[in-house]
Amino acid sequence: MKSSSGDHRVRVTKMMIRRAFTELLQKKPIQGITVQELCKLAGINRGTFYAHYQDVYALLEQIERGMMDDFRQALDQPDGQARDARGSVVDICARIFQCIKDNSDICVVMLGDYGDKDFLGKLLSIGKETCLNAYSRYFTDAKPREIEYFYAFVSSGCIGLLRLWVQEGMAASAMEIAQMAERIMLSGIGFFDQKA
Amino acid sequence: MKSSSGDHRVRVTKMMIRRAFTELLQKKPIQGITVQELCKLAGINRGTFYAHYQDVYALLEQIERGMMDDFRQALDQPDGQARDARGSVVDICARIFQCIKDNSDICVVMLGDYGDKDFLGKLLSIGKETCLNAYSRYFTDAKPREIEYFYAFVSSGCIGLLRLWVQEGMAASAMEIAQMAERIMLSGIGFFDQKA
DNA sequence: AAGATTTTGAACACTGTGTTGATGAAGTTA
DNA sequence: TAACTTCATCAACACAGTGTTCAAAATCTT
Repeated sequence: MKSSSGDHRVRVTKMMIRRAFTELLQKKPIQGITVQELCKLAGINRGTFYAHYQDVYALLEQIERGMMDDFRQALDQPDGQARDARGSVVDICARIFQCIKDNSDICVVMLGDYGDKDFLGKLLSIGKETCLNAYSRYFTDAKPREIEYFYAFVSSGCIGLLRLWVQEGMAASAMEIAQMAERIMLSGIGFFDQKA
Repeated sequence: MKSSSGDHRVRVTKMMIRRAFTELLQKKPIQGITVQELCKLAGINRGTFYAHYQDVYALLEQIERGMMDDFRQALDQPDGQARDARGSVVDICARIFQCIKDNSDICVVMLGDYGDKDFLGKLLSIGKETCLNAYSRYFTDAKPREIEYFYAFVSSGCIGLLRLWVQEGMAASAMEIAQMAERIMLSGIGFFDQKA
């Protein structure tokens, strides 16, 4: 077998690094994290770190890439029924939000004070094509440029919603948040008129 | 007069630093910018830099703080007429967007590949109280929690819109973008139904 | 012109980087 | 089990950048 994934030692080492990294990332921004302290906290040799990563930024990138793969997998599941664009958009949102809750450990760090605030943006951009297709399928006479702007607004808006959600400890269920996002996306400020 | 603002030398020095800094920030992330190269490009002594800033991060923070003050000033102007919440929200948006266009040099860098993506978020949070007041004045029976979530969505959505706007070279006018934001905020996906 | 303030240039100790080579430990294959 | 391969460790190294200091030169203020 190849050396990449089969060796127990490598996996253990990477786990230690990852655990120490996320721990440090809760206390300080990545620019303040040195390879030295990371390795000391992880209990591994500094040279070992350099055998796997170029620097702490490459480490972060690799972690992010891993979660993105999970996302793609979640999105690739064929939507159950999705009768129209609205249904499929909400479907996609709920799936994404659930995925975030499943990976809450990383997401909390990323959305925290010292995380990569643009990380969720990268994630949601994965769903961009899927959503744009859904929109253009439904709004056949909308200009592509307007759809782009709408998606820019809405995807970014979801990130803001998610950030607040995480700040509140993810108390609400993923479905609740997805429905809140749905109502805002569908009705805008009319959101408030829907309450009885 | 105090030494802070009256001395020509200080202002020139800070201008050189700022110019060099934004120039570097177009090519690489802030973590990759050293005080050395910054000073070399600015044509000043390294010691002089440390006389004014602790490090490059403090420099960035100071630049951001300066623009935030401009923002506060722009927001403090009493709204012309603002008949209702909708009018005042749009009014606020247009004012903010104009401010961004006025400071486009910095904003382009901030929204670019290596800028502080959260910068605009900090800016818009300044308008938070103003907007929340406008909302709650209009939607007297809405729950505070829902208003918070709505604002989280909408403010973040505006950032996404602005980012796309900047990416396209700010070709459209600030008013155009503000109106686009308005329509999305008011009607959500119904945005597309408004076209004739 | 006199005095205060700022910039400069050089030096300094110091922290962290990224790499190397030898050694032992752990995994893999025959 | 034995032979082989891969990986982690440790110490050492040159190097880049940091943050500070000081005397001297330049510039501003009055």
